[in-house]
Amino acid sequence: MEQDRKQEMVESRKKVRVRIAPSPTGDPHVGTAYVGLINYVFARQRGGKFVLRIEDTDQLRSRPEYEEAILKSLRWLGLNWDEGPDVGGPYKPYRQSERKEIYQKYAGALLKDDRAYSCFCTPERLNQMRSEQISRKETPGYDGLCRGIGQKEAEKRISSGEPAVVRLRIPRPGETVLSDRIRDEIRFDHSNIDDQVLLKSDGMPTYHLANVVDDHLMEITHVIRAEEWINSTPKHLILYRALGWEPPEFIHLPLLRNRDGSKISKRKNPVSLDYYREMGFLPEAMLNFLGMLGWAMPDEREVFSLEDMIAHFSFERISPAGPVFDLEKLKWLNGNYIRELSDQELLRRIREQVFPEERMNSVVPLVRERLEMLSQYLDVADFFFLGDIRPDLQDLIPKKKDAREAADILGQCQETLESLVSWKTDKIEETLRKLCEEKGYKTRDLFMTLRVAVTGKRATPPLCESMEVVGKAITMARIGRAIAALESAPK
RNA sequence: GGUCCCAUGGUCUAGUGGUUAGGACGCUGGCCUCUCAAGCCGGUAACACGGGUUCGAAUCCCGUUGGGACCGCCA
Repeated sequence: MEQDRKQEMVESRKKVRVRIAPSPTGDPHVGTAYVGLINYVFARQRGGKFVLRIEDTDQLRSRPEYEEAILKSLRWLGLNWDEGPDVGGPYKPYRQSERKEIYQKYAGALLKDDRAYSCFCTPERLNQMRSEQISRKETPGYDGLCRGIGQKEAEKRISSGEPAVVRLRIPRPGETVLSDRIRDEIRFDHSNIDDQVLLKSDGMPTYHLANVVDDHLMEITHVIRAEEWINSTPKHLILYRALGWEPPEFIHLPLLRNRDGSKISKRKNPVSLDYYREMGFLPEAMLNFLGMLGWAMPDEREVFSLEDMIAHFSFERISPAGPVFDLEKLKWLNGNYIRELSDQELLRRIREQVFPEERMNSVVPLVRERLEMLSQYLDVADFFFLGDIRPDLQDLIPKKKDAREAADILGQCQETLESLVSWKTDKIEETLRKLCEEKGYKTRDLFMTLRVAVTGKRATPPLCESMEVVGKAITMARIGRAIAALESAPK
């Protein structure tokens, strides 16, 4: 109590700065929205700043398309940031790939102080080491082979062109204590902490380095992130110490879960924010729902606005157990919000979310030659605007095949389409044709099964064009539902 | 396997040593009603287990069990 009061005093003196740091390596995720919401609410409550930083240090997987989609989704939800790659700010740039030199500078300083060391182990060696450790039932971790290489020798090897990474030298023996607002003290013995790679051989920092350097430089006061980071926090704390910096406060939020209790994932739940927008969930309902996961209003009100949340939020009321993301309750809440809308406003929302101008324009050329009367429009084009469709099970199964095979085909489609970065007709078609070739499916079988799964019909405008307009999120959800239907089909 | 986190109905939660353990979603019975939805009234169902501490534990401590996360030149 006394402690809390002191904490409050210190915090009120220092202006609060929090951040959300999504990685543009996939579709906009509900988890990002959840963490974003808590950060946003806390910042607004304290009159602080909410920063958006893009963590795109993974050159292999980061995509500008994803960054754009993430920004769009967060904006849709109304989680507006004060500083970010698009709006700028006093601590720019806010995209880590543009801050490469900064990290290199600090990695160099760490090296010089012997707080870090160069490591020349090849990925092959590391992989082999890891699998040996696992087969011996040991904890996988770096074996420290390069830990003893002197700075002189390391420099020589580097200048001769040998690829190297920089690893953090974890002081051993030792112990690091993390004070987490939601879970109290967590202690870590250094013997269990790995010598983490800080700088990759491509010169990019890993998350661990970039995150610590940026949070310090951007004067972040509270790192509010998901629970999955708890185990790497001691590394971050050690890094702060090694750099001579005061660490921010850490608050680890519970992880959103699937029905079975595992971390929320796209195989078991719709996780794309695009899905929720396109299915017609209202942003205020989404926020309200996310707000009641792990947190409750002091008076237990279930329906509350962002403003209500800002007025009453506190970390003390966050329960540390991971909540299941329950679509049923979201739907109920969404219905509540819909009923509160005026007719005019509801119409506006329907136009915006189910009949957006862009989509209407894309549908017309696809259906025009299939119309004899305008009144047939909805009959032909229904699936562009529906959320869930109910395909006939028999239609899903190609001639002379069974449910099992149809499910397999759709499973393959699901897997390969999921990884598509650019959801465009030609990319979709190319992917599907390649899949037919590789797996030996008849083009006809695959396209018909997929057509029925995605549109609910046997006769439609060209499939790939249609899929583009339906959108990735809804398409993927429909494929998933069709697979589930096939799998639970009576034999 | 190691480290760490967690534990109130199927789900989201209230509860901070003394309550008939409350609310919400879902499911369900009824009312209303041309139907459905909404709304209203009712029902179903929980403190994982075992030890302590205490006059008294859902609440505090320990253990067990169960669940989860992390263990990458991903974030």
